[in-house]
Amino acid sequence: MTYVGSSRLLPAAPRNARGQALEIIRQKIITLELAPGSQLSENELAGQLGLSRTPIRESLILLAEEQLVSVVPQVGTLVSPIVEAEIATSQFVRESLELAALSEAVDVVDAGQLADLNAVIAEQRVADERDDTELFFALDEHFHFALMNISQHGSAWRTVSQAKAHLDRARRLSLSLTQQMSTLIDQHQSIVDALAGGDSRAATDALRRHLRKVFDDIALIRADRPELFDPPASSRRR
Amino acid sequence: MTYVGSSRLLPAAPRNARGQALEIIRQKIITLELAPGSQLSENELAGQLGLSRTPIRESLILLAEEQLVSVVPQVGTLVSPIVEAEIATSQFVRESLELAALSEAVDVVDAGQLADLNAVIAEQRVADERDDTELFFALDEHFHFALMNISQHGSAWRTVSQAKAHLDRARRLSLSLTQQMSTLIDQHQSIVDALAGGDSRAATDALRRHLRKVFDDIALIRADRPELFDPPASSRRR
DNA sequence: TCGTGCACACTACCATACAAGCTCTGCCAT
DNA sequence: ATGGCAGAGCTTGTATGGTAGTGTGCACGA
Repeated sequence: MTYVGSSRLLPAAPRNARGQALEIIRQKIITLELAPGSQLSENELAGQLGLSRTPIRESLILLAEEQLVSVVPQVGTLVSPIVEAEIATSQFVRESLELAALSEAVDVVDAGQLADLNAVIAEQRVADERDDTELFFALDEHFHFALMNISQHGSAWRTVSQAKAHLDRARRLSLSLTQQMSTLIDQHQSIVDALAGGDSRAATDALRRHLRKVFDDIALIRADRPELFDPPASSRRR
Repeated sequence: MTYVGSSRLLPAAPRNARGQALEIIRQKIITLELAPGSQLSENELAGQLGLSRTPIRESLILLAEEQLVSVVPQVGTLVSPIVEAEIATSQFVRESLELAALSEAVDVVDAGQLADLNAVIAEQRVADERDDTELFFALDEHFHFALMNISQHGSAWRTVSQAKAHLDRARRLSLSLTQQMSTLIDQHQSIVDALAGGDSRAATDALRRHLRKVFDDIALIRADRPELFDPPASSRRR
C-alpha cells in the first residue's frame, strides 16, 4: 500500500488534461521545484507539458484562487512568494478546523480507525529511517486527513488541505527536515494515544502542540533566512 | 454609504469579462435565481451575458471548485443541489473559523471597530423595517466580515465567505426570512455588546448561538420541505 | 404493444487564432 | 551624455472551430 501519487487525497482528480496539468504544476510549486516569486508563462508550461494553453490557463486560474500563483493581466503569472501573513492565515485556518474536528472525533472514533492511524505512523517511521521526505509528506497528508475523517467533517479536508499546502511549501525551505521527522512522528503518536484514551482535552492539546511546532519551525526558517520570505524586490526568472 | 453590489467584500473582483461573469452567475446561484439542480450550458450563458464561451467556462470551473456547480464532462453543468452533508460541512467551517477569530478579537478590538459594527447593525434595523432582504444579506456579510477583520485573521474571510455562500443559499429557501431578521439583528447586537464588555466567553457563546440559529433554521426548512434538498431524481431544466 | 438499436443533437474539452496591453530596448533628439 | 519616444516582443484575455463522448428520441422489428 503506497500513498505516493496524488498527494491531495481528494475527489479523484479528473484524468483530463486540465486535471493533470493542475496536479503537476501544483506539486511543483509546493515542492519548491518552481521557486517562489519565479515567473511562469502559459506558453512555456504548455510546451513543457505538451498541451495547449487552454488547460494550462485553467489550471493557473485555479491555482490563483488557491493563492499559489498570482496572475497579473497582460504582464505575467508568477509563483506566489512566501509571505508571512499568508502563512499565518493558513495556520489559523488549519489549526481551527483540525482542532474543532478532533474535539468531536474523540467521541466517535473506533478501533479500526485507530489501527489505521497507527499503521500510518508505522510507515512514517520507515520513511524516517530512509530519510525519504517525499514519502513522509505524503504520509503526513494521509495522517491528518484520516484524523479529520473520523469526525463527520472529513469533507472539510478540502479546505484544510489548501491551507496545509501553503504551510508545507514554507516548511520545505528548511534544510533540516530529516532531523525533525522523528519528533513530528512522536507527536502524531501522542495524538493517537490521547484519542485512544478518549481524552478530548489531551488530544486537542497534543494536536495543537504539533501544529504549532510546524508553524514555529517556519518562523525559525524565517529568522535564519529572511530573504526567502515576503515579496521579492524584483521577479527572478526561473 | 451603501453595501450593495459586490456582496463578496473581497479583493475587488477584476473588471474583465471573467470577473463579471463569475460574479453574476455566482450571485444568481446564491439567490436561487438559478435553481439548485437546474442545468446550465456554456453556450446559453455566453449568449445571455453577451460573452464568448471562454470567460463563462472559466467562471464555471471556479464555481465548481467552490462546489456551487457540478461539471460532468461531455454531459453538462448543473447548479449543485442543496445537500445536507454539504450544508453541515459549510456550517462546520464557518463556525470553527468565526469562533476562533472572535475569541482572539476580544483582546484587540478598539472603539472605532465597535462603532463600525454598531453602525452596520443600525443599517440592518432599517433593512428590517423595509423588509429589504437583499440589503439585509449584504449587511450581514459585511457584519461578519468586519467581525473577523478585528482579529488578525481577516484574510481567512475568503474561506468563511465561501462556506457562508452555501448556507445563505439554503437560507433563502425559507419563506419567512423577513420574520427572522429582527431576531438575527438582536443576536448581532449581543455579540457586539459582549465584545465591548471584553467578555470572550460571552462573545463566542453569542456568536455560536447566532450561527447555530442560522443552521437550525435551515434544518427547519428541510423538515418542512424535504423535496428542496438532496439530489434531485432527474435534472430539471431551468 | 413493447423492446431494441441507431442516428442525431447537445455537451464539455481542447486547440488555435486574434486582440489588447505592458515592458523593455534601442534609437534619436536635445 | 542623457532624456524621451517609438516599436518590437512578450504577456494574458477573448473568440471560435473542431473533437469526442453522452443521452435521447425515433424508427424499426419482433
